[in-house]
Amino acid sequence: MSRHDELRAIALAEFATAGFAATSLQRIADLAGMSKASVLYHFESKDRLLAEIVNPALDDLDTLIVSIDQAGALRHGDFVERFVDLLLTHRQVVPLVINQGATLDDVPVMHRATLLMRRISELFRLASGSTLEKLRFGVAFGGVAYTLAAAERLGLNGEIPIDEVRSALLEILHDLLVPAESRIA
Amino acid sequence: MSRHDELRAIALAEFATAGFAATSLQRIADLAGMSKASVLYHFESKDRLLAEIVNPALDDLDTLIVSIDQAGALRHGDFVERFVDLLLTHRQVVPLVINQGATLDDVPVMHRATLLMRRISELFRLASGSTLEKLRFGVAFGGVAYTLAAAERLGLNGEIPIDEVRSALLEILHDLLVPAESRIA
DNA sequence: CACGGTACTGACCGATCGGCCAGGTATCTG
DNA sequence: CAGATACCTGGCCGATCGGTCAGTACCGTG
Repeated sequence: MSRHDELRAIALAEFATAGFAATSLQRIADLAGMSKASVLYHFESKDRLLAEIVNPALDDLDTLIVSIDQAGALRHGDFVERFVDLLLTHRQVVPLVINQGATLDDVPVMHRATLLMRRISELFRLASGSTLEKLRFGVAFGGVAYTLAAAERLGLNGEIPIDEVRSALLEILHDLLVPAESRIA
Repeated sequence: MSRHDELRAIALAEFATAGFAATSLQRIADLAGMSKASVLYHFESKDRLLAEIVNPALDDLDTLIVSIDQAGALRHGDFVERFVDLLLTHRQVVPLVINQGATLDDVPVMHRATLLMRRISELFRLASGSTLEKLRFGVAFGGVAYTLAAAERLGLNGEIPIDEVRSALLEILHDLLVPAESRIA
């Protein structure tokens, strides 16, 4: 792993656990065994460092949204599976966006995250009218995302195998969303 | 409303939306139309200000947990209803604890929040063994709490009447938890 | 050997932070 | 009137922050 990628990994771990604002460039430098100035040699600013960490996950999310959009009709089953896989793939980035997105909305990359999440919620709001339906989707996707984000902190996960988590999340989302889907149709 | 309470309300709104770390005492003072030194006259430190804001909600949560504990057996229906009411009562505090709890765990009052949330998760983990059950509870409670926290940011709520939100959340939680309960029994 | 780019560093900068302190003012009480 | 108390203030402090810059060591290439 290049020094550049190593720094990105260190920063991601710190941003996700301690928070972006609470993680100083000095601390990242210490963990990497180099000087703060060296960190700023690899990444021209702290915001750019955050952007390089978060953007790959947002790119995937964007791709997913576009493909759903182009499909014309919403097929919940497909979306759910791809969404869960996306969350699991970018497991470390999820707490960053979920927990600190609101706070860091003035940082461009985090604003992008907010916009993407809003597009998802609007995507489903169009297909579901009642308050119950809206909240059902909110609880479903928010709950899955937040559970992944909070799992470590609250001791929820332990050492559960990922594929077991995956199938469990898929079943839960299916329970929550499929009755809603049938009600629309 | 006393000047003291007014300051607390202003700080709560800022902490919840912009974040604790990102909200300076100077900004709170500006919003209240007084000097930073005056804010520190009313609250001996920034951490104490946060504690005075968060502790009432945590006191209620503590009371709820103790009463569940003493009841011996878990009665999900009762807990769910009281939990939702608690979240709705302390609606503004929820995003603060949910989104910034992990980041601010070195602040005593936030550590208390983490411990209480962990007790809730353990309370239910004892009664439910499989990964699916664990995650079901995680998604349910995390989803409800996070939905309330993120509602404003993602434009999920709009101007939905509170009692409508309440009944919808109760139904969703019932759907998620009651099948689990029957499976245990 | 000389050279140019890459990686890295210490020293420094201005800004902002939470917090402290001496002192001012207004109101109430004896 | 004198004193006590509550409320508020400007000015200051040390610490830390993100970021800049001139300079250094190392490197493969001509």
